[in-house]
Amino acid sequence: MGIAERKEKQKNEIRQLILDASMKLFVEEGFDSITIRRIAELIEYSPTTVYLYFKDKDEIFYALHDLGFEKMSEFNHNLDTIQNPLIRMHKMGENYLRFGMEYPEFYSLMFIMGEPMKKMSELGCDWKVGDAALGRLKETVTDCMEKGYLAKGDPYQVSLAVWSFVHGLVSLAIRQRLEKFVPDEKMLLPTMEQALNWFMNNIDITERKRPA
Amino acid sequence: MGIAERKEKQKNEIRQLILDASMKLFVEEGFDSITIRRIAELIEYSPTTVYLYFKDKDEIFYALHDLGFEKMSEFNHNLDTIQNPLIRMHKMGENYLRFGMEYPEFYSLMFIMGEPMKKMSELGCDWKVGDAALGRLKETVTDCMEKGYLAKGDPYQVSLAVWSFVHGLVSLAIRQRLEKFVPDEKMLLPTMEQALNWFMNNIDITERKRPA
DNA sequence: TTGGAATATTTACATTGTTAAGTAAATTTG
DNA sequence: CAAATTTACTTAACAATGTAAATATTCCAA
Repeated sequence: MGIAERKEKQKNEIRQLILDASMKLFVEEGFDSITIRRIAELIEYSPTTVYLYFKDKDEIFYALHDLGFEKMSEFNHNLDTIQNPLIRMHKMGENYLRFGMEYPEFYSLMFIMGEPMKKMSELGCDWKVGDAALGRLKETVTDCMEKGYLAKGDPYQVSLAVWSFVHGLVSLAIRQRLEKFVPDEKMLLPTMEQALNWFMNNIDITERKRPA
Repeated sequence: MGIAERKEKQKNEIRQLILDASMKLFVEEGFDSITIRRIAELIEYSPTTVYLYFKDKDEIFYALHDLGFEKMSEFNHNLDTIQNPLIRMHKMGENYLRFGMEYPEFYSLMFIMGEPMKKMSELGCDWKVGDAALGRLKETVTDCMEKGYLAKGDPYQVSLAVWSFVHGLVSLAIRQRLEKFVPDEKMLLPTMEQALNWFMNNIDITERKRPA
């Protein structure tokens, strides 16, 4: 079936073309600039051709959302060498903040916008990429508990808390809710990192053993 | 100037009519159902009449966003009688979670969507409602520090952290990012409250003074 | 009464996602 | 190889949207 195979490959090539074009619009001109017509223009096909490769616009969003998770995992390559689980977790949080601030559009798609999730629940799927990411956090949290850095408890519960915290910071920041709070844009990420430090200090129980 | 006054009043009446219609659509059919044409239909005017009272759609969103803050402050009436600042802060957090889960559309407008903020920065305004709400949190945080419940430090910094935490919970929940994590929808709010408990326990330094 | 301001509507435009119908080329089939 | 069919794509069109310009109506003061 060499022919069917080549066909398949070509189909995927155009799919990729569409995604590349969407990405380009996404990154260079922001979210609202992704229109079927502009995508078509970029890939030099007619608008309706896009629908031969994606059922609707939301399906494109979902694909981009997936790409976002790939990009985020690149940010986490620096975790492998860190032995101390609490420091690893801290670094993980910093990476998360940095990713969100550097790629706010991706972040929106991954963690804020409704469209990708709607598409996903249509397909009966279960947000594999998101759960995988959360799974890595859970491992680290478990490790922290075993080694006595965090109070023993439900690692899921604690993972949810940690995730919520950093997500809260990023999503408030990229949706302009901290502008009055942190007027100087350059101070945004540092302020968020400081908040993370405070948080990590508070949940670390090793400190409590030291006398005041 | 009795006449000009009545005129003014009538103008405001129609403005109010428009906002009421928007609210109705908002609450009963969700965000995307707010269209100028449907608003016009409800108030029995032509679509373009709406533009005599609001410059554009975003200005309506901004007004609704303001109403959301009013509604949220209703949720906080139960705080007045609480003496202990840490418990007050805890309750404040619970109220925040409950408000977000009960009025997700309002919450989106207030803390997630870009439109109201865009309109605001056009007007050179400074998110008074948001800052006021954060101000009340800051007071409580300061109170907690003075009374020895929280480690002394920058109250703004800590307020940001607390706010980010609860915002993270709510925004993940209402944007369907916790569905796999908490499959049973009824467990959503309880799980979030549990996370808040964990958080409050961790930042409360009075506990540290007790021996393990 | 009349002229002008305030208020409202009609018409229109550009943009959007998406569907239906049509076409030309490639492929399969007899 | 010729006919039939499938594939890949385009053209045309629809319905909904936000919004602007032109037009009509209402209303009050001179």
